[in-house]
Amino acid sequence: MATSSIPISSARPREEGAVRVLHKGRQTKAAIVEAALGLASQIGLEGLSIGALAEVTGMSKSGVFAHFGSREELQISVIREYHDRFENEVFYPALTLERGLPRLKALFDNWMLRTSTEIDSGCIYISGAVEFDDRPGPVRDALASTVTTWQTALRRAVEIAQSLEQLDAKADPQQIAFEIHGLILALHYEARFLRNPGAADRARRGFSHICERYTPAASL
Amino acid sequence: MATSSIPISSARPREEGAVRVLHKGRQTKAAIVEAALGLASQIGLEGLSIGALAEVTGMSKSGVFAHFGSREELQISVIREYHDRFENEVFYPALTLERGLPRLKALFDNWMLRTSTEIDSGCIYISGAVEFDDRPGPVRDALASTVTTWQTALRRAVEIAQSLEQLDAKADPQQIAFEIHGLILALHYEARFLRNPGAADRARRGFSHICERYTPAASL
DNA sequence: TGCAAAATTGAACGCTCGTTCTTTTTGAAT
DNA sequence: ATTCAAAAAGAACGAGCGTTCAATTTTGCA
Repeated sequence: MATSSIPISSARPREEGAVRVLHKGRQTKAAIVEAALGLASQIGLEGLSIGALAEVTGMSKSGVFAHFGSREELQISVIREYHDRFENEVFYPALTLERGLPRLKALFDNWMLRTSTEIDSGCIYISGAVEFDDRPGPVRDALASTVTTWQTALRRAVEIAQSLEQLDAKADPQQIAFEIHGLILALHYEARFLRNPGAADRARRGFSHICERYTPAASL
Repeated sequence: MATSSIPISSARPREEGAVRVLHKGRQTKAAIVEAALGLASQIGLEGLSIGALAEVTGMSKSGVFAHFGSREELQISVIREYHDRFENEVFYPALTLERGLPRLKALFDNWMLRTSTEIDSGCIYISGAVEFDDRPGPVRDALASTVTTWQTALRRAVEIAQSLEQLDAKADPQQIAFEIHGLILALHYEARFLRNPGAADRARRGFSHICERYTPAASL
């Protein structure tokens, strides 16, 4: 029921000549999206059904439906919600660390933590990629643009570390980001599907290997 | 059309004399499985529907159904078929190369080739892992055991290279296999979902980095 | 308190799903 | 050519799906 993560920015309940607040609708919509995110995390965006969602939230099917107008719009809302949480749990906390390698390491740690935590709840960026890689449309577009945003942020963190001579400036930042991404995907696969308990350690060690490999010669 | 991978062991339709061929059923079953593999590669094992399969093969729904007895059994048949093909395209061809690093490199190349080829057809080991990581049952078990078989084969190739002093014998072979697996997963993600054309090169370069990293000190 | 707008409900729709039956067709051994 | 099991078809089922629409309840401002 928590009202968390609602785009409050332009709510403005009173102020000026009475703008008509009407927040009940947004409240329940947020509650629905939260429940939908939980469901989608377990069974995937494609597995999301309005009937199941209605049962979970204790509403009628049409009541749930009315907030979105289509299943696709519901799926996109879930993606946006996931993106917000991902930013808040992975990206923003890392900004408190100093630029360069410390921040990059924090990004990886937070990312890993999230992937590990999600052993029992699933990552929508990963499951969604599989579900929509052959299914063009607005849902795929929303997912891809969200993922790209995050990948860009990661690559920028790499580039900053390079500009500070903490990583080899001659290396391709996309290559480094690619190898890091692979570690996260392998962690997710091994931990979540194969239930291999050693996966987290291996991902952490893999990250160390990447850092060592790209350490600039000068700093040795 | 290949009749491969059908449990022939206890068939024996007529006891003792006169073996009674009766291959018509198996022929069409193999054709169905082939079509099912194509469908599942595109839309996933969960997306497989008997109705769509009947349409593709030009049969009736019940005609298709009768060969498997349940949707789960159909999915398992598809997994077995995929496993056979994976063995034939990735594993066995690499055995013609000499043991050690050459064979390991061939395994990776074949695996990569398959992942790249599958840009338009999807890897069931990857999509299936996402679909069934939270869904216990015989399908998940079949998929997990198949994947584990392949991972064991890959790890053994690493161990052989270690025993030949071509890779650092002190390293954890599972760690090396983990990092290789990550490269394949990243390749699949970037190439298939994000349609990033540079992914194959990055995967190849990543493999080189791993080989360099684990090169034994003595051979430098 | 009254009233319009917003939120929610409940019933119904056309469709597809996996599965179960019964009936018909097929094909190989006699 | 006859026979008989295997193979395939056809119709029907109950359930769930996303979506629609008219009717009802709730909400927030006057």
